[in-house]
Amino acid sequence: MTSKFADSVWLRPPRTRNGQPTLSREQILRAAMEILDAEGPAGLSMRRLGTKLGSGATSLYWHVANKDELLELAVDEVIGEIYVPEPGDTGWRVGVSVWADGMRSALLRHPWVIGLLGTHPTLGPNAMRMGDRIVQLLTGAGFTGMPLSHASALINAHVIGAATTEAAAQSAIKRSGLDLAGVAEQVKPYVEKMAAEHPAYDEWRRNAGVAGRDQQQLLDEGFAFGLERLLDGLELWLTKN
Amino acid sequence: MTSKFADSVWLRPPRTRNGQPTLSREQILRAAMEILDAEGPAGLSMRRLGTKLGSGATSLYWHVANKDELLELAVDEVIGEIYVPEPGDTGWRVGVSVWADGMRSALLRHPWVIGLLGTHPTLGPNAMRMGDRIVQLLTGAGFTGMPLSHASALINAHVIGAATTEAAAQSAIKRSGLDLAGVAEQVKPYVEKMAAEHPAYDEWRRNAGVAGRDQQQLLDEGFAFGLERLLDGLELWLTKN
DNA sequence: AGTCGACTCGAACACTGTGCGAGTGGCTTT
DNA sequence: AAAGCCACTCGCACAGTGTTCGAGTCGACT
Repeated sequence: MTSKFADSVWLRPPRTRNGQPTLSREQILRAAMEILDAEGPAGLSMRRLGTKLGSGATSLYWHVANKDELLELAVDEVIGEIYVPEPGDTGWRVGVSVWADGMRSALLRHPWVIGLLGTHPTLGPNAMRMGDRIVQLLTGAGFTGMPLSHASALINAHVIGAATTEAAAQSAIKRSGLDLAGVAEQVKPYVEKMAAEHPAYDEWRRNAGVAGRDQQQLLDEGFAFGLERLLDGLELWLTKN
Repeated sequence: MTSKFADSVWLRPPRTRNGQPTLSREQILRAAMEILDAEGPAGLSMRRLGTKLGSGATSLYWHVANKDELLELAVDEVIGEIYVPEPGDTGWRVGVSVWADGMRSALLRHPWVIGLLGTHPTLGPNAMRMGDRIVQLLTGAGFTGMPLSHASALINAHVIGAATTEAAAQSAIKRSGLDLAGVAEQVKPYVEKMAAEHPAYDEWRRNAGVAGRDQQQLLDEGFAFGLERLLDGLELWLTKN
């Protein structure tokens, strides 16, 4: 309780200096991310991580204060995978789209990040670097001051929100061990019962013809559609102000 | 592993029938949500929940299969707090705004939900009811088929994404035990170091004048700004198709 | 009176994050 | 060469976790 930010990871240099001490922050992070990617946060325990690195579990606490802190570092690592184009290379809409697409796929490559985003603000160096790039991009587009910040938050929110929904579906499929068609079949009686009680939803469901289509493609289309509307909205605002 | 959806909570009636058996699903849920609201998911353990209800910890397993399942139920409960206006009461933009605002505040009232949204798809009765209402609202606005679905996903994503960021800030403040100004002071040396390395970000920071302002109001404005852009984008699409 | 089924619960298992203090080995200083 | 220090590793122990199992209770029906 009442932890000073002065103790935060980002202010403390990684502990290592001379001859390779068989364990380093980077190494720990890499191993942790492998486990997280493969089995989600439930699969990551300090003891397991230790044995995976061929060392005692408690040795890790020399390099990292906490499990929480380890996760914070891992989140920033994922953010480091996101590419934000420089302004001027293309129009700003393309630049933002590249950023958004890249961020979406980074989050879906490492879905465990999504559940962590709401627990700590992301302040690591990679996050800051990304923020800097975004300011450049949006400044180039003509934004300044608070609207710039709001625009950036808007795009961020879209990516995070979309990835959240997609990750949920992804994880349900993974957990069930079936493919998507199999899950759909399992869920069928339930959604039909629900559809019977909710006529508007039922009506839409019958018309939309969502059944036969490739689900991944549907998700991709939905994300792109949303991003396009959002960029339209921002562009409209730019021309009016 | 490979759990059939047929076993899902939503297909199993709550276990209780005759004389009040001192424990019921509703009661358990209420108590669990109180703990979650007060201390987050880390504070919720089956044993604690049991003693809070004046019963043994393992008694809970008669009414609920899992801790996971309990959380799934709790999430749907929160979704039940979200009000979606009927179409026709007002213009669709207002209707959507009321829904979005209500959903945002529900998520921030129960921030632990946010971290769970990415782990299971939300299929509870309240979620379905909300989905039905949204279809009505957007049908009234002129959407059909896949675009309707995409529009709904877009708004959803915006709310979830924005709430994620806000919850992160909120939790950092709560954990530190300081008020926002205090946290800002703690972080100051760090962001200044970062600003020094990231000129574009630094430039923006100096111009935007974010320092003095009420942070909560800033977040509210940002959310409203984003929602407005997003509705503009959707409206534009409607007029063009 | 007897049986059944709904419901409760204590003991136990395997596992978690983490504090503590002891240990190790190489570099620097005397 | 001896002494000391310091980066680093790690085993033990503690308090707690989710969950299974089998035994137990108590009211309602036959």
